[in-house]
Amino acid sequence: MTISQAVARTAKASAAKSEASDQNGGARQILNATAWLLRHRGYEATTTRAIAERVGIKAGSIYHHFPSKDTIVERVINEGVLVVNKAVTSALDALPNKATPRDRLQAAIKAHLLSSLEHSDYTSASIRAFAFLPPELRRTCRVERRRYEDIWQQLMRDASEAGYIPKDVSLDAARLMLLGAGRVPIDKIATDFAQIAFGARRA
Amino acid sequence: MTISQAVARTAKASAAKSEASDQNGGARQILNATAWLLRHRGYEATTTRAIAERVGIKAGSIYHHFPSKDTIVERVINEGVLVVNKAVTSALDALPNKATPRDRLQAAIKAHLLSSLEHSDYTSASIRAFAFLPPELRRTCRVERRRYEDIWQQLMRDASEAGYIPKDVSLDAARLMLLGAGRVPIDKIATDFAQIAFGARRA
DNA sequence: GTCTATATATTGATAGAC
DNA sequence: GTCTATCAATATATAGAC
Repeated sequence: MTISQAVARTAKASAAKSEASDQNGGARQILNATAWLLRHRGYEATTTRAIAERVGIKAGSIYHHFPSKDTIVERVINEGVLVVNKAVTSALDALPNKATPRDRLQAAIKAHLLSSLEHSDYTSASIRAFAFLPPELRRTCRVERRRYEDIWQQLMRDASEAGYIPKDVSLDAARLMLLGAGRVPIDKIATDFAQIAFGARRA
Repeated sequence: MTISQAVARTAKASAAKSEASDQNGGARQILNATAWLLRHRGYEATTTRAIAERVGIKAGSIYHHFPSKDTIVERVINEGVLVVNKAVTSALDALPNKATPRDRLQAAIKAHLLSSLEHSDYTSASIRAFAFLPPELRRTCRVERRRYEDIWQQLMRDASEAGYIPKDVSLDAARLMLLGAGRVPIDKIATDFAQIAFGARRA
């Protein structure tokens, strides 16, 4: 089974499952609504009133569950990377000792993709809204994010040393392609992408 | 000269040039300030007061030059893709008739990268802030954006038919990697990237 | 062309009734 | 646990002096 097929196959299952997590308590409903808004509308458009409307309550009622808007946002962003982190770590641990760097990289990619789809609002929120968070909140969320990025940095380094990645391609480019563009210059990614995909070395 | 070297070489030149465009009239200063803010802080954080502060005037004075905030934002976003559009189109037109699809793709990539660096605040604003614009404004800006995307769609299709891109890789992925992740599922990009770079077909 | 002052709307958050 | 009502801060935008 190719990665594409695995991803497509799981897409339907995750769509059905996303409703199940709505059955949880009021706090979870608020988190779900916030994740959706962060993903599709961004941080500033994720107002307390917008969150409340999606849940079906009034804005003031939110503060019975959470002390502030940023507390909610922080939990959503962190859950987004935490859940993917666990999935990738588990997948790597389950690999036999004789797995090659390439095996490990592919297992990590697969685990990342499947897990991202299962929790897609949270993960997408982590990726897409992160760059425009207020500076203080961004600093807080960077801790958990960095923890996950380190896993990939190591995977990429191993793959690079094993010769799977052209030497003049930044390891950051590939890693960040999985974790979202974030604050990365898109041009740097494009350059490396061109080199990887088309061997564009004589421009 | 590789693309990387061309990009690096032009980076300094563009840094020096960016000040030159500040010498223009008051309207241009406002556009420059807005472009910087959209790129680095996002749409909602780009307030009229923040724009005014960067220009060195008061918020109310902006409305002598523009009728509304969204008018300014729309011009910045559209200029960002328009200027790159022109650069790429010119580069393609300058190519000899016997240029292969690969030649054309590489010329387009180079023109895109160099032009992006020259106008990096405007281009970055177009890429990074677009996804979170208010729905109505996003609809307006999509027109100019689509015009540019169509160029790449054609380039990619030609390159694909000539055999430069694996057949099961979405043409969208490569195109959008140049124009920014936008509303594209990052997972789709990651999948295709994995297939291109690592041949990850047995996951 | 910029300023001050202000109108109006919306934000995050709080207080107290139920 | 949710509501209504409200506060203080900040947003876009306007009006008129200079």
